[in-house]
Amino acid sequence: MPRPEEASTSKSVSPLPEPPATFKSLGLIDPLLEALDRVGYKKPTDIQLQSLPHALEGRDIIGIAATGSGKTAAFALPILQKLWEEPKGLFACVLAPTRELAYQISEQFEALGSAMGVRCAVIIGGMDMPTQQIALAKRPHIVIGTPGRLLDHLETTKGFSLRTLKFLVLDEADRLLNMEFSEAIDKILKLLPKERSTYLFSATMTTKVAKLQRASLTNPLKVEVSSKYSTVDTLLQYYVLMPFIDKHAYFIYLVHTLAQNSIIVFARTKAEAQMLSIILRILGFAAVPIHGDMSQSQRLGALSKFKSGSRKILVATDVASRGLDIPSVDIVINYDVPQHSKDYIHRVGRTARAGRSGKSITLVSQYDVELLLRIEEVVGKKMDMFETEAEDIAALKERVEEAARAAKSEMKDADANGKGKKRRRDDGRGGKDDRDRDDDVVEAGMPLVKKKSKHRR
DNA sequence: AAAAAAC
Repeated sequence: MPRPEEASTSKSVSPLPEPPATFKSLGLIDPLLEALDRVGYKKPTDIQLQSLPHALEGRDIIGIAATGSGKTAAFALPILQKLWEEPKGLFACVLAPTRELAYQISEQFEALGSAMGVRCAVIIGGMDMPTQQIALAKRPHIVIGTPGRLLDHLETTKGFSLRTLKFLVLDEADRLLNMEFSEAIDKILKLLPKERSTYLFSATMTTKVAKLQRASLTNPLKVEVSSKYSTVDTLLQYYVLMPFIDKHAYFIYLVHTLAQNSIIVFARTKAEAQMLSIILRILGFAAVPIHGDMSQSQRLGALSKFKSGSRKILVATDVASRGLDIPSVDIVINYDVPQHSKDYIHRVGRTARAGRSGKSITLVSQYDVELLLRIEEVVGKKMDMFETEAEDIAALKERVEEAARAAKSEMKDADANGKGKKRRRDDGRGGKDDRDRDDDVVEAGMPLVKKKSKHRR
């Protein structure tokens, strides 16, 4: 594979000021300009500005830009433009590492392609297989999906192939090119025409040529508008140093103090996300979990409750760390310090998107200090200490511990129950849509934590 | 490293 050529984008070679570019001056066609107007996109972001001209020329592109900087439109716009010029067959395939992200990308394509009648099919696991087969039979222009289920269709759904494909996009490409996905990705790639354009996009792209090679790019152009591991300037990043055994109390203190905000909490494991969500519910906070042990309908339900604001707190595993665009998110709390700096960057990138402000707060115990320092080094920014009130935390401790015990036994019960009964079918192959089964999503109930009379800060 | 991803 040829080495990616670098586009001139870093600050050291900043071009002289030119008249501000518009979507129109980039040569986009009217139906797209119309849609951009309707969606409210005023002017191109850096990544769109830098990659669009080359994409329209037909180059393969490796796009690297910070979280929330408009990467989806950067690849959707050239694809839609080319589709308009030469509409034939299944035109483009976009792969994403999570189901929710695939769904969100399709919404973007539909919004931007609304004036040209574009048809999209979302092909993800956990959803009804026959329904997807019908969607594919309707000859969509663009298929957006997760690798496993897409491959399943390629192998089993009659009449479905990607032989006419003109574009392949790997969104969150560094993730998709990791080992976990390699088998499915390799198989899919073998079924694609060699003659096509390929786009790889992420905020944290590995430059390992060996990895990129798998995507079989042709003379790709690397468009890098932010350094590989940067966070945006509108994001204020804090840490809280606390003893490990008081983690729950500090966590609840933070949530309580910030209760007016829309918050995403990230936990390391599925069980922990579930547990925190239950603790929050017991203490009266409107929280909802999202992780891979939930059914797809529960996951979608959780997301929509959080998006609509009916739940102010989303407790997630890294299933929600990449790509999801929820404009209302004010604060990201890392209940755990991510082991990998990349994960940190994606997690905190759920807030402060598209120029908006946002905060992140990372809980740091005596065991996590090294990890935090490494993240600061990679991100190139020192975090500030988030002020806490020891007195307030001490006052919470007993109630929080009691809630944690109750949550633990609740989870044990649920586990025993689950083992006794027949395991839920959630492969979408049963023929029945599971959208209405919403039973064990954690619901918030009780009133808020007892208000303390004096409340400094 | 765990989570995610097809089942």
